[in-house]
Amino acid sequence: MLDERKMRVLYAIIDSYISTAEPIGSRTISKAYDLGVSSATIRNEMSDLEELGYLNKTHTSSGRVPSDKAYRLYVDSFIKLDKDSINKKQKTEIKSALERESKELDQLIQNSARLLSQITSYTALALSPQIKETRIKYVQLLPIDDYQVLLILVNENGLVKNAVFKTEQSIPENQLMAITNMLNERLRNKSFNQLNNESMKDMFNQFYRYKNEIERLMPIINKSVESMEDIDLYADGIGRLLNFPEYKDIDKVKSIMSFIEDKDQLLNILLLDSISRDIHISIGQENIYAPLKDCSIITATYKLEGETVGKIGIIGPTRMDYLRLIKILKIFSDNISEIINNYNGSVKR
Amino acid sequence: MLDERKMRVLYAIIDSYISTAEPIGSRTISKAYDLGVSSATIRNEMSDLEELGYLNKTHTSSGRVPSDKAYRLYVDSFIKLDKDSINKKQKTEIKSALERESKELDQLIQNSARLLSQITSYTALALSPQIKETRIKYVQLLPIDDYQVLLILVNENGLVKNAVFKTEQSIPENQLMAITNMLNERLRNKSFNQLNNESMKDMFNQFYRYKNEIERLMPIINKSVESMEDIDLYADGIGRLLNFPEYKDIDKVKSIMSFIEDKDQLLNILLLDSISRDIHISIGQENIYAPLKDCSIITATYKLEGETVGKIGIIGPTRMDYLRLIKILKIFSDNISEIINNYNGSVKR
DNA sequence: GTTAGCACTCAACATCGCCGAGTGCTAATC
DNA sequence: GATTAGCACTCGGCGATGTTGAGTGCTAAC
Repeated sequence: MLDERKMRVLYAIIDSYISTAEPIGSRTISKAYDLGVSSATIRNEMSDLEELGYLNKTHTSSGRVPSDKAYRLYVDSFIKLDKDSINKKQKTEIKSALERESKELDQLIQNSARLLSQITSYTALALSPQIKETRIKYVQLLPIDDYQVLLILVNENGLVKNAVFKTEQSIPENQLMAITNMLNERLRNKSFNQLNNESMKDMFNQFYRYKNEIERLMPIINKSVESMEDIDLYADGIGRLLNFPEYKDIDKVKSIMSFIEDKDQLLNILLLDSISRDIHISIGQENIYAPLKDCSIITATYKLEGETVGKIGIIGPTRMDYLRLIKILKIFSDNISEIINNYNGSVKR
Repeated sequence: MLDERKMRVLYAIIDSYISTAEPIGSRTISKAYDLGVSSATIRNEMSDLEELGYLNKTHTSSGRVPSDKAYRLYVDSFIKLDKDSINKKQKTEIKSALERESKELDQLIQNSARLLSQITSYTALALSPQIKETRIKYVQLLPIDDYQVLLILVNENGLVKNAVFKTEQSIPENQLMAITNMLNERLRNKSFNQLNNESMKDMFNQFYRYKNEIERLMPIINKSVESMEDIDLYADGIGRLLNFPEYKDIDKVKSIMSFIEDKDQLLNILLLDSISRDIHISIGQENIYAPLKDCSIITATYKLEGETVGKIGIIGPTRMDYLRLIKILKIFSDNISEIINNYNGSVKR
C-alpha cells in the first residue's frame, strides 16, 4: 500500500488535474499544496508513483497525469468516508423542482436527466423503471362509442396501459362486461404469454359472435403488456461533452456521442452492472466499449418499494469530479425513489 | 431575374458546394460541368453573381461559396418542379420500419426522429401531436382495490389518460359509479377550466362524505388534461453535426448543439411558422436565433384527420442537400399521417 | 532522507518562405 | 460585342526552423 505521503501527493495531483485538466509538475504542487517538502522530494515521490502505475507522462519532460488506477484508488478511498452530509437544502430544492415539472412517470425520468445535466454540467443519463414479466392484475373493456372500445390493463405494480380498439360491429354493454369478466378470469395473475390456447378456444366458443373482435384484441393486449415492460432511456446534455478540453479532438468526441446516442448500446452498458451496489463507477479502461475507454460513468439506482427498478447516471471524462457528482447522484436517486413511491397521480408510462 | 447561363453557373456552384463543402473556382466548374464556355467566361459570370449577392468569397483570391440568397433561389425554383416521383418502394420500407417498432404514439414519433436521422445522416427533429384545448368526452372511475381508484379520461380526439388515485376511505362501487356519472354530466364537452365552482359545490353537497376525495380528484383531472395538451419534442442524431466540415469549429457547433438541446427554444422555432405550408424551409440568416444563423431547417407537417397536428424536421448546415431531404421528409410526413390515422392500437400518449 | 542546482527534453508557439488554386484585368480572337 | 487566352497578383495552407518555458532526472551537498 502507498504510504501516507505518497497518498497525499497523489491526491494533490488528482485534485489539481480534475480542476485544470493540465499535466502537473512537482513545483506546482509544492507551491499550491502545503505538503511541507520541496519540489525535489515531490519529484522523487512522483517518480515512484509513476513506477507503481498511478501516474502517466504525456512525454518525457512533461508533468504527470493521474492514471485510471489512481482514480480508482481515489474513488474507493473516498467513497467510504463520504457517508457524510448530503445537503438537505439542496435535496429539497431538487425534489420540488422535479415534482413541479413532472406530471407523469415518464416526464419525471426525463426531467431528472435534464436537471441532473444542468446542475452538474455533465451529460446525464436516466433509465425508466424496468418491470420484468408483468402480471396482469385487472382488465377492463369500456365502450367509448358504438364502434370503439377502450381497453384498460393494470399490472401488479399498479402501472396502467390503455388502448382504443375499433370493432367491426357494435357490441352491447352487457356483452362487453361479459367479455371483460371472461378476460379477467383468464388473464388475472398471468403474464400474457402464459395464456394458453385452450382457454382462448373456450372464449371463442362462448362469444362466437365476437370471434373476430376477440382475435384482434389479443395482440393488442399483448402489445400493451410488452410496452409496460419496455425501458426508456434518456440522455441529456450530450453537447456538454464539448466543454471538456480533453474532448477538443473532434473525432474522439464524435465516437463518444454516437455511442451515447445509440440507445441499444448504451442500454447494454447500463443494465450490465445491474447486480451492483447503489453507486457504480466505471473508470476509463474499465469500460468494455472502445469509445468509452477515456470516459467514466457513474450510475446510481432508484427504488420502488425497496427494489431497484431504474438508474440514473453521469458520463464524462475520467477526470471528472467524482465526489461532487456522487453526492448529487445520491440526491437525485433518493428523490426519484421518494417521488415514485408516493405517486398518487398518474402512474402511467 | 438571372439569365439562363447565370442560372446554370449558379446551380453548378451550389451543386458542387453541397457535395464538397469547398469553395469552387471557375476552372473546376468549366471542367466538371459541361457549360460550353471557358473558365474565363465563367469567371466573368461569377463576378456578376457575386455583385448580385448570390456568391461570396472567403478571401480575395479564393473560390466562391453560395450565399443564403442563392440557396433560397435554388430551393424555390426546384420545389415547384419537384412534384415528381416519391420513391414508392422506399416509402413502404420506411413505413413498415416505423410500424414495426412503434407500439404507441409516443414511440412512433420518437422512432421517426431516429429513423429520419439514420437515413439522412442529419440531425432530425420530431414534434408529438399538438392538441389544443382538449374537451373531455368521457370520464370513468374504476376501483382497483379498496383504497385505489383508477381515473380514466378520454378526450374528443380519442386520446386517453389515466391516473391512479389513492383514497383515504374505501368508496363502495355504487358510490363510485354515482360520482362517475356526476363527473360526466359536469365535464363532458367542457375543457377542464370551463368547469365552474357552482357545479363543484353542487357535487360536494351530493357526495359530502367524499368531499375530501373529490377535492383532491379535481387537480388530478386537471393535470391529466394538461398533459394531454403537452407537446413532446425529440431530437435525434445531434452528434451527426460533427460530421459536417463547416462545424469543425468547436465553439460554433457547441452553441448549435446547446440550442437544439434546449427544448423550449427549439419548440419556439418549430411552432413559429405553424401557419405555413406543408414544407417549410428556413435558410441561414433567415433564422432569428443567432446560433442558427449558419444552419438551415426544413420542416414537414403531419396530419390527423386532415388537420396539421405535428411536425418533423431536419437541421444542418446551409449547405444541405435540400432536394433529397425534402423528398425524404415528405415520405416520413405521409407515413406518419397514415399511421396515426389508422391507429387501432393504443392511441395513448 | 531531503534539498538545491543544473543539464536536458519536448510540446507549443511564432516566423518564414514556398506552393498552388484562384481571381481580375488586358489584349487578342471570333 | 461577347468570348477566350494569358499573365500578374493574392492569400491560405503547409512544412521547416528557431525560441521559449515548464518540467524532469541526476548529482552532490546538507
